[in-house]
Amino acid sequence: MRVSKEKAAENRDALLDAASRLFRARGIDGVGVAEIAKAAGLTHGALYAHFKSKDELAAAAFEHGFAGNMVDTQEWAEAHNPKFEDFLDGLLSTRMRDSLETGCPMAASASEIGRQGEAVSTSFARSFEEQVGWLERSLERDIPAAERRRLAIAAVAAEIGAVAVSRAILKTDATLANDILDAVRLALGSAHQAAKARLA
Amino acid sequence: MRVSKEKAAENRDALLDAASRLFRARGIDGVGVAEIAKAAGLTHGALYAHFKSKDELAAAAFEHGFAGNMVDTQEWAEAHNPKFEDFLDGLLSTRMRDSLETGCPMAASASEIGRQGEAVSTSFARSFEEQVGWLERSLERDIPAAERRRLAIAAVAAEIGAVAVSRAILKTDATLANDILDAVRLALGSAHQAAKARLA
DNA sequence: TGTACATCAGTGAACGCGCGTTCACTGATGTAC
DNA sequence: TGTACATCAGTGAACGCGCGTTCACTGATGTAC
Repeated sequence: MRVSKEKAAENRDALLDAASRLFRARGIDGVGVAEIAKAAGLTHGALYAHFKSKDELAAAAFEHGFAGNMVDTQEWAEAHNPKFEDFLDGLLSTRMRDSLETGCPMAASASEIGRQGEAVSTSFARSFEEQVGWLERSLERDIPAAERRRLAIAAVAAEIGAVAVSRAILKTDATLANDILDAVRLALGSAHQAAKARLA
Repeated sequence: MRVSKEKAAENRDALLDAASRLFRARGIDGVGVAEIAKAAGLTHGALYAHFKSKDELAAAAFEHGFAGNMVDTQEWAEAHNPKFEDFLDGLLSTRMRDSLETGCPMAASASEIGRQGEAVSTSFARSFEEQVGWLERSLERDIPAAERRRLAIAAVAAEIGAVAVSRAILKTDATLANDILDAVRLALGSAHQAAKARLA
């Protein structure tokens, strides 16, 4: 039966939310449309009133996940006014690693994005750039801009790798999994300190 | 028809090779058993004479890919006697990023491993440790062992992230994709220099 | 060394299952008068 | 404001397709005598 425009928009959002979470945790091919619709409180047929295909849903869900994550980052950043090292602590934490459905969506999908369509790649790139922007702005202004940007890019890329690898290894060697997060945090911190030291 | 033991072993190897390459490039769920068997010059039925299931093949293929990559690394390392920075140059190159089927298998699958069985995770962990070992041994002996290990762990994790992200973004922004490789290389080099400087 | 037979890697048709997608239908919503 | 009707989000049965897997069969290989 027909539902109000507001309810329809809510349902669309619920679909995107469910898809974003489930895709992050189990991969696009690992979840069926029926399960996504059910998680959103709908039947699978309803999904096709909002998206032309599973592929289109996937692209929209990634976009949604990236955007949601950026909103979270913004809220957190505005509340805590974080420095570079605070960002690293937050991103390279066991908490971030262990929240599969709500954690960093880039770390959850990095090695799959290249296989998806261009829409997904573009949305990933935009999210990456935004995250880089946050880190850039958290660095001391007396470090040259080009160097700030390089550090920020390296930090985001390294964070994504660290979280993905830490997740991959967790089942086998939890100690090493934690060491990875620490090691990357320390290495990036050290590169940051070196950049500051070079000014003096 | 029956084939000789040697031929059967060759066929098994061809299956692992094809599976390893195709899985790297398109993901486990992205390739069917028929295509793998065909790429190995066999029919899909033959696959089940060597592996109980696609899952078992996948685990063996990852193991095979990781092992093959380590052999390559060993050969290259013995021929070039590389320093830490040489490793970084090799791992964080556009060549490595652009060879989807033969490049670093960890970068190709990092974010998918957590969803696979424990056998795959263990095999990933072993490969990671081996790679860390190579980098560790390439570092100056006067840097404390614990610090060498931390640097090596950070380098491998960051490399995996950098390559995966660079691949993800390549379609959208090739310049940024290359900048990522450079930025991570420079940051790790800087952390290395800082560790050396701390000795003086 | 030669022969008879068991073995088993490989073939290709067949199977069932779950998937993404379609579609006739429902009935509350939104709109035109 | 009230009424009649068109709209369309959502339902759930049905569809076809491709997948992983099975299996009866083949015939060269390996082995026992």
